[in-house]
Order: sequence, then C-alpha cells, then structure tokens
Amino acid sequence: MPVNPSSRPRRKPPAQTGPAASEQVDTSGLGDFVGYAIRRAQLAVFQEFKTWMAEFEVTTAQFSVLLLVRDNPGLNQKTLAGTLGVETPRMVLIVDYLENRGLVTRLASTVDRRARAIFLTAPGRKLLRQLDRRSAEYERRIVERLRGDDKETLMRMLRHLAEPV
Amino acid sequence: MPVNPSSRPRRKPPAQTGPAASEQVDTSGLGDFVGYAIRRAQLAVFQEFKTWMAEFEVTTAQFSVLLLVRDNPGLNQKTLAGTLGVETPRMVLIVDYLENRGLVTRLASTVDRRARAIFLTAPGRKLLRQLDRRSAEYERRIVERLRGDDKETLMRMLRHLAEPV
DNA sequence: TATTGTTATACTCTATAACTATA
DNA sequence: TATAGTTATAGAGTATAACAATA
Repeated sequence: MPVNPSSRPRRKPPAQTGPAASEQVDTSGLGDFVGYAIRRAQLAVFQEFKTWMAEFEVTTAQFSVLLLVRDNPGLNQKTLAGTLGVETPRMVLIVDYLENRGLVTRLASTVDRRARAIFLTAPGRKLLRQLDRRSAEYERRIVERLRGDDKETLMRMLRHLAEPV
Repeated sequence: MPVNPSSRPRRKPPAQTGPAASEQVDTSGLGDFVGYAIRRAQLAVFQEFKTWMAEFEVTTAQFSVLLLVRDNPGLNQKTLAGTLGVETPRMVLIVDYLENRGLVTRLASTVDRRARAIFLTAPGRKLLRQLDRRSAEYERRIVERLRGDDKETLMRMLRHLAEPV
C-alpha cells in the first residue's frame, strides 16, 4: 500500500496530468469510422489467417499469386501485379520467391519476348490443393463469426467500397 | 501490322505459352474470400482518405492518435499503442512527429514518473476541429457508396471479425 | 517511342532486443 | 523483478527512377 508522505489527506492527481486508466479508453470518436473498423477487421483476419496457414509458409500475397496463376496459366507479371494492386518491382520478388521454392516457372512468352509467362509446377499444383482445403476451412470459420449476418451482404458492401471512385 | 516472316499462315500461340489477356483475368478463386474483399476495400478506402485529407498532412495513424488524445487527455504512450494495436516503438515515432509539429505535448506524469502524459496543444485542438469536419464529410461519402445497405450492419460484421478469437 | 521485366533506392511499417529510469 | 519510454536494427511492403531487351 502506498503511504502518503505528508500528513495531508492524499488527493487524486489533477485529471490533466495523470494517465488515463488503461483499461477504459474512450474510443468512441474513432470507432464510428468505417475505415477504422475495416482496418481492425483486416488486421485481425490476416493475423489469424497467417497462423492458420503457418505450416505451409505462404503469405497472403504469395497465396493470391498461386491462385491467379492456376486460374490464368501463362499470365505475365505485369498483369499479376495490376490484378493484385501491387507494383511490378514487388511482384518480381514474390515470383522470385515462388520460383526458388519450385512452385512456379517463368517461361519465355511465345507472343512477346519481353514478357515472362508464369505457370504452376507439379509441386506448385500439389501445394495449392492443400492450400485450397485449408483456406476453405478458414473461410467457414470466418462465416461462422458473422453469426446472424450474411456473407454475401458483407461481400457486396466491401466490393462497393473497393470500387474506384 | 505484324508480318509473319514465314509463308505459313500465322497461328495463335499455344494457350500454354502465351500471357493471359490482361483485361480478362479470372479472379473468381480469390474474389470469394472475405479476407481478400476486406483487404481490397481497406486499401481503396485508405487511399481515398489520404487524398481527401492531403491538405492537412496527417496519416490515418496520426489522426487516430489525435482523436484518442482529445478524448482521453493525459493517457500514456503504452495505452495509446495498445488501443491502436501498434508497437510502443512505433508510437514513440508517431508522438515524436506530432510533438515536433506542435500538436501534442508530453508532460511528466504526476502519478508514474516513468510515463509521459500526452495532451493536445491549442494548435492541436484547432487542427483536430478541421480534421473532424473534413473526416465527417468523408464518412458521408463512404456511406453513400453503400447505397441500399446499412452502415450499422457493416460495422457489426466488421467488429465481429475484429474480435479476438 | 512505349512497354516488360528487372535492379536499385528510399521511406514506411512491423517486430524484437536491449537499455534507462523508474516502480 | 517488472514496467514505460526509448533507441537500434532487421524484415516486409510501398513507391519511384532508371536501365536492358523488345515491341
């Protein structure tokens, strides 16, 4: 127990100079912004997804590239980058990593010799089948978290917000 | 017009070795994930918010700190960091920036001399009033983008997703 | 002259470790 | 012994500029 060194009764410090009680912070000003709620949800979902997929050592960006390459075999890095909204120098590094792991190959395009056509390798296809199963389980977890609300409603609203203005 | 150097009729390259047509990429595998839709919405909203607030030269993180400091005068950096989900070393730099701009002050806490109690300055309060008006306009734009759907439904779903598991 | 892929660079953000001054 | 703030550092991610090969 703290002892007051003076004989005067201990007073609460002036509100102006003490820290706020850390367990009861007023976040109402912030919490009503859609942008803030989206950001917090995105951080939570990505963090949980990372843990959920940890055994495969694949980031969300890498997973996205693998999916797009499977569904669009032979597409080039510029298209990949544009579709995912990352810069091409970043995409070079992502594809470098996937190629070093033997999951994709870069072939010379027969159409445009500047371009590199990206394909899944056999190990890439095998890994992606595992990623598909595991990520589908995660998606079911997410939908459970929406209890009472409809995933399609959420997706529609998010797509509206993501549309270019 | 390209000229085929051989006399044979030009054939389309085999599907396996050409790039996908860049304007018709199949994103259905990715587009059905809630996590992907959240990420795209977050990037779009933050990018637009940044443009919208450009004249004030304040990032979303700095704006969040200013709001929390206004609503919780005297709170310390650890509480700020914990509330916003950033690490304390990052919060040091954010508060450094705001202090250098003269928007907040760090006072010695009268309760715990290790802690720094953060307050808005008069210029900080003045700027925040402008930020309030401008960000409220932006929030109305966001709600308009949801046409037909309810902001409160979206907020409820996002908060469910942001809850710790 | 424009474009794809690439390298290089700078800046931001995330994540730790370690140090200081206090508790 | 533990905690708040700080410094330092390493790793992602973002954003540009510039260059080679090719269109």
